[in-house]
Amino acid sequence: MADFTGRILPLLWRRSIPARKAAGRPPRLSVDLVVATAIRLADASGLDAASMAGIAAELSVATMTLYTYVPSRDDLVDLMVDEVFGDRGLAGAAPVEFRERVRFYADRTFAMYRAHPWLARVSPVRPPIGPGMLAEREYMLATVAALGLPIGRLDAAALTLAGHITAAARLEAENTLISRATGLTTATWWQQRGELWETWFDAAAHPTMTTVWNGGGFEAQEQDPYEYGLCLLLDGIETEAGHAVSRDSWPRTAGDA
Amino acid sequence: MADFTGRILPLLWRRSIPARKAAGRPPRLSVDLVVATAIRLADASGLDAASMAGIAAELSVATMTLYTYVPSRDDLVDLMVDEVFGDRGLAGAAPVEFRERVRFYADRTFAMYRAHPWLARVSPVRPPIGPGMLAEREYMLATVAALGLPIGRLDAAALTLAGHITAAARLEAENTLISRATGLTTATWWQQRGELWETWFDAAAHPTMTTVWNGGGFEAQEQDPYEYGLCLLLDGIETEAGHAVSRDSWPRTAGDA
DNA sequence: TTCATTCTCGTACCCCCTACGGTAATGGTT
DNA sequence: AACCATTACCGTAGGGGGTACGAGAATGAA
Repeated sequence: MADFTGRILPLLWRRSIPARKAAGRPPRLSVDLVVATAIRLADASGLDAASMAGIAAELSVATMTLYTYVPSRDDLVDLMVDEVFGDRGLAGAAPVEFRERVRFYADRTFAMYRAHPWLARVSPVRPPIGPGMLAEREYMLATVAALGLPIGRLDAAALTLAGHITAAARLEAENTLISRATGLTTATWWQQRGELWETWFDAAAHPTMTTVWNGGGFEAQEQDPYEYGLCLLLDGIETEAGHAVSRDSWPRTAGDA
Repeated sequence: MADFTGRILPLLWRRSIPARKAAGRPPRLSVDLVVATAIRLADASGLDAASMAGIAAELSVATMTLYTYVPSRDDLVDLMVDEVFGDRGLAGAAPVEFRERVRFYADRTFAMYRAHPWLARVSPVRPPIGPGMLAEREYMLATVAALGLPIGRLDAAALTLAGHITAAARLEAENTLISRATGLTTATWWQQRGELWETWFDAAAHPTMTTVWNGGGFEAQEQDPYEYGLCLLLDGIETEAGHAVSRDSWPRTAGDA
């Protein structure tokens, strides 16, 4: 299993490799088992809990044993990410109509980030180029391609939509992570900073905030920024594609992002 | 200077505290000096380089000395963040017209993330409630308030715009960080994964990607998702406010996000 | 039986944050 | 001048982390 010299691709695509020759001492674990265990630990106790030592202990194995299956912790995280990306299930049965496909994507994505909030702690750039990540790209490209957009705009449109949805899901997940780590709800956290307004806040320097505050503008939020923004983006892309547009209401998907 | 029991607020607002009584041994450093040094290290070598040991060494002081000025590393990062937030200069002279104000905000924000890319590694939720962060909120609220939006929608509109711009700036900064850390450009990184297409990619499972690829859709990007999305959001918000809208082109601000 | 092959993992090194408690330096008071 | 409350300084130690190295154990094949 060893002898990976900075080569993560064969690990990401390991399920496409057909056979396996038996030679030498048989392994006690498998890449899949290590990755699954890491995901389970991260889901339960955060990405930090999925340390090499933690995973090894969970598997009743010495820490260094894991390096037989995985080149490094960073690569393991890549494997974890592509695994949950694939589990989102965008490759199977899916809606056909444009908005339904987008909604399906959003629902699955929010569900993924809720089940695996540690994803919000993994860098969104240069993601693992594995089957899970490619399935996502294929799905979103197919979604906007069905609208009849010119080929030069497909990628931008797909990235815009996926980016907006993902950003909202990540924000919600990050919120969950911090609430868990601190044991404080956002409301409690604000209460702890209550003295801000009495002691430190300078109303004269923040006239608009003061006005909004006094008018109750911070409490009665009429719109969710995520839904509002998504609506605008969908309308714009459909218009771009020359379809008739009706700005119907977008069903709720996000919790409190 | 000691005796902060989880009280970060007085540190964030330390410049609002007028006098300082002299008693006991005089300090060699100051909070401002510690924060400035940490920012300098993080700018030059990443957030990890701004470790307590690293900062102390830079100041020719023992590591534990820093804890006289700052309760913990996390609080120090909060201080760093609010410092650069304030340095953005949104509190001073600024444009008056709506779109110019938004552009001003975007320019300053991208400049901030380019000067301090480590910001992208700091959680965007529950930010430090200091003068720098409040100045930003005041600026964006004043910007959308001038449009005449109802008070219940001001916060959502401000958050939508700020969120879109910030997300793009963070993505660009994260890109910079990874390029620095790995010493690889994104192009080189893709080259390393060139074998993906020959060895692992299954064209039959990704028909749309294959079509777009063969049509050159991944190379000739006609639009920047950031600019495109921002345009749509601005149009929508202005429409909401009942203004006349002309979808004029939004000047380039982002680099390659 | 021997051997190449492969997996297992103890040790060691370097990095991080920070609790604790002792020590040094000051201004004010006696 | 001596003393003291106050504040700053920091050495030590303990608990995390990732992983390079190399010796030992288990297997199938020759």
